[in-house]
Amino acid sequence: MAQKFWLMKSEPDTYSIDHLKKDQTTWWEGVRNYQARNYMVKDMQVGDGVLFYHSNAQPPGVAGLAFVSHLAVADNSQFDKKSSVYDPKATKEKPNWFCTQVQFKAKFKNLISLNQIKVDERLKEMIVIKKGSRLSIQPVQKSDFDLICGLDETEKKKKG
DNA sequence: GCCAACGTTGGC
DNA sequence: GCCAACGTTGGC
Repeated sequence: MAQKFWLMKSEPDTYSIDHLKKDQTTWWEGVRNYQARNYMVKDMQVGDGVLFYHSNAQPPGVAGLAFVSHLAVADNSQFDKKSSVYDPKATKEKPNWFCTQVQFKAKFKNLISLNQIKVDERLKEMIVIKKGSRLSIQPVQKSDFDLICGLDETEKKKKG
């Protein structure tokens, strides 16, 4: 199956690209949105590219790169009564929520800010800039993924 | 902290 | 099945 590309949001106060760099891999637990869940369960494949996005950040934007390192499994946080994302309706036999594993690839030298994406005419199709878009896991076109990777390279060159 | 946009819940 | 009420997301 062809490699796909994703944007995955995380609040850096909770889990930033630096956390992922330290951990190297993490289970993407806590997603409680059906559309986002379905992308993980049905569409994500090992090796898919991930733009690691910092939401609720100053500024918000793409902080680095990761890739899918394991297919979706049951999200254990749904069974944890002490968790803020506990789901009383879920059972071990019939889990409601799933998560893929994500592995660190790179931290951008300079964060590609949401505003930078907004003003770039070439990136106008990206879901993340659509008004009211709250989807925490979104598909990304390969061309957009490559372009954003390239923007980081450009920054590196400018600095010499 | 504000609030617009969105998703979910539940009464009817 | 409709839709008002509510809770959450996330930029600003």
